[in-house]
Amino acid sequence: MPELPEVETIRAGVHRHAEGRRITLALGGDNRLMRHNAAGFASLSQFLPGSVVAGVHRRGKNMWLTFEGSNEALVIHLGMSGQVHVARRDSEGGGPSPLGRHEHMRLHLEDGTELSFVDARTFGHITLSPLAQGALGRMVPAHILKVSPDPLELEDFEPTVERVIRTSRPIKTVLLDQHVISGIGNIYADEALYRAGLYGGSPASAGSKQQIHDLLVASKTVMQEAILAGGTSFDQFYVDVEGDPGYFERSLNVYGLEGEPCVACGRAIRKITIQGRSHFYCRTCQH
DNA sequence: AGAATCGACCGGTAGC
DNA sequence: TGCTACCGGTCGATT
Repeated sequence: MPELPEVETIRAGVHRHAEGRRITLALGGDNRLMRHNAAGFASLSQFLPGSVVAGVHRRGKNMWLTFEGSNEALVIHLGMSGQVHVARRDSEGGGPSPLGRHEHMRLHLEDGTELSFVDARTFGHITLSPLAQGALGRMVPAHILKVSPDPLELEDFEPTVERVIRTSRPIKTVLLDQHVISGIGNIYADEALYRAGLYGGSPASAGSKQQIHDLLVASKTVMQEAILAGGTSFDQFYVDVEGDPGYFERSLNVYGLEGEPCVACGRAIRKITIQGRSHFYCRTCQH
């Protein structure tokens, strides 16, 4: 399940392979993946060939490619099973090989690199969107203007603390609301709550400013550590652009660990449902 | 108007 | 072997 650390790992990989390279061919498949553009993949085959990738950027769980001399951005959201694979074009002659079973888009770069977007569950999406001025003064695709800054972007957490504390929704639900703070998914929400000693079912309004501030800082810290480990891989659904898994799973304290002993107090980790999402926590250490 | 809640989307996999 | 329930990120509809 790609959250900020996994998306960042993939963004860096795509940037490394694509920056400054010219796209020679764009293949698109199932238009459900481009459901936010009326023309579907047809809009890409017109625009992308000949374009040079200027950079690959990210806010929260969204990543996007920018192009030299263009105001259009290609937004990629990985949903819960999306992947980007990098390969070298191997065959001489003949046309491009057909798209694979779950391969929804492939970009050929002039140096022989191929970038593929693969998504088994089609929760992800690919969107062509013009750049516009967003939060913190950053230029972001208009498609994600409502997505709030993520913990890695935020230097001053106070405005977010104010926003969080004025709702009575469960604190975990607020952490997952991309319009309040972006990039946090189920795994890192539970890990941040554990580190901050907060139970996810508590109303956000019940926390002190200091507690909420510490929680947001904890979300930043845990995700920074996860990036250093290459992200969290629970199954084959998360791998980086070279196909390698991340190694942060071994550092998790609560997520997916129902019944296991809490590393701090030894009591069994519990699992409940909050707003339709699983929540793993320690009954003794979190309140 | 805005906030909160809930169902739909999808398919691999766990569990029966 | 085959079937069903489940999970999760996000959006849109409903309350």
